[in-house]
Amino acid sequence: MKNSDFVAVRCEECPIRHRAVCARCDGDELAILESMKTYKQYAAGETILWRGEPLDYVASLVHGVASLSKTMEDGRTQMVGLLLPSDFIGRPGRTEVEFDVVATTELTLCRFERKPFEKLVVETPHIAQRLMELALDELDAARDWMLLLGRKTAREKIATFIDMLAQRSLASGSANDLKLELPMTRDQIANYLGLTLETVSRQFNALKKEGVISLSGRKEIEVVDLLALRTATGDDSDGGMLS
Amino acid sequence: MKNSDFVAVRCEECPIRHRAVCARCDGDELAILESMKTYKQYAAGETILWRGEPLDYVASLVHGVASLSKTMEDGRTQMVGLLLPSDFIGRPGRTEVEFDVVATTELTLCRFERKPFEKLVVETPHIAQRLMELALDELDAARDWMLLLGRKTAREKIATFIDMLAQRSLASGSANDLKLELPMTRDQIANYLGLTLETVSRQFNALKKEGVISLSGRKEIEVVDLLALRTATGDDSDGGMLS
DNA sequence: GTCTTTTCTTGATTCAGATCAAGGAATGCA
DNA sequence: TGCATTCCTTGATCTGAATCAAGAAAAGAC
Repeated sequence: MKNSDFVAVRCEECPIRHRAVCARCDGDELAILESMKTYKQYAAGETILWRGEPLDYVASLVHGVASLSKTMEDGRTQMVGLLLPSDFIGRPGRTEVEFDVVATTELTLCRFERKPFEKLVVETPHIAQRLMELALDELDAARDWMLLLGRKTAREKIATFIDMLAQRSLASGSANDLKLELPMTRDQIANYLGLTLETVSRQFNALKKEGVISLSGRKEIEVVDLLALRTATGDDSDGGMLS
Repeated sequence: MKNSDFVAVRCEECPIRHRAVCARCDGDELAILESMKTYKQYAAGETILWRGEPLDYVASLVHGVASLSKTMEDGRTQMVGLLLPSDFIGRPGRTEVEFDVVATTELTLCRFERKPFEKLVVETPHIAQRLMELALDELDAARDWMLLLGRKTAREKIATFIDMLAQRSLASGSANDLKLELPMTRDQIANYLGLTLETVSRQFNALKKEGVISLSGRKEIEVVDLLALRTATGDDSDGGMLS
């Protein structure tokens, strides 16, 4: 499904119903959320929130990909998170964000006004618990990324990135095969991995030359040898164990 | 106060009473925690928890410093967090940790058995809310660290590290001056910053040579020129604004 | 369909920080 | 008080990835 095809759906039929902030909600709770929500679309490249901007809405990402990034005064930037469908933007008690939130692809948000939502959180433990889980998952992901940024080689970083996409593709079940679409440009991948775009390009092509992956077009990638890919990530020696 | 001097105290007199997981608790809630808690001491270098080990206790760090670290199969390690007094170990719904938790200095934990504590969390919104805040603070810190690991130079990393210690020293109020005690060896600092110990040593001595800091003994450091230090961190151009 | 822009690739060169190597200075222990 | 260990410094060299520099190949615009 292309994002532009997306139209508002009832919560029961929502693709992220069972993973988003509403995952634990029962029918009554869902009805309240249903009455509060509005959908909003963003084009690829559009900035959703600027760092320090006051947060009028919180939102779930319905589909598409967004990135969180920090920028230094001299222009160096580092992505500090990647938001995938079901991820949440906005935190209880926080009135602004610490980073820019940018639409990496075309995307759709399911938005709630912040103040009424926060009131709802206090009254609805199912939502508060789910928010906590989502925050802890992000914390785990951030820590894995710290290991990658601090200690992995360029090759390991690229392999880890591709493996992460492959994992998610397998998990979402939709994907039958190991053909993936890169949701970002080389430049954005470089910002995510703490590399330069040239190094990203070279490492992609090195893995291709070795027959680990194949590339066709700019954004199509196929994992040819998952075992070799896992080995190249530098992670656990059970690299061969397909999850 | 040296850690070894620490003796059990009543919660009302606890040094972390207003910042730890119990920060929002009222008298009755505090009484329950009081009845559940036990103190435990660890020596510097002792491992508190191994990665993957089941979590029988959760705990607040009363004083001392602990580190969270991840290790790759070939021995490369990266610290993914530093625990300071009032920080919390253990998360609702998590039965094990994803990293090793090691005592960096001698330290004291205020521990609670995990299961009864989790029951208490569900019944006590004051605790649940505070846990959420602590998790979000950690997430912010992790993201700042990602920028540091991915994009900062060795010099900027060292300056940021020293500045962080200085901030905390000023915040805790106790410290009158900008004399700090490094809580870690060069090797541990290197693991924290994604560097090698040689580079850490060189950068410390470079900043010393320039008159930004002064070093005496292994662990004593004094910030001589805070403005220059802030500039060297590479962060916001308002580096001079002493917060 | 042609022109323009953006994105990607590839090569040459440089450089920051890693690695290798050797001492020196604290610290702790007997 | 001496010995051993751990921790730190400093120098020499190496190297992985950054930077500099062209072009080529898509994608989009008109």
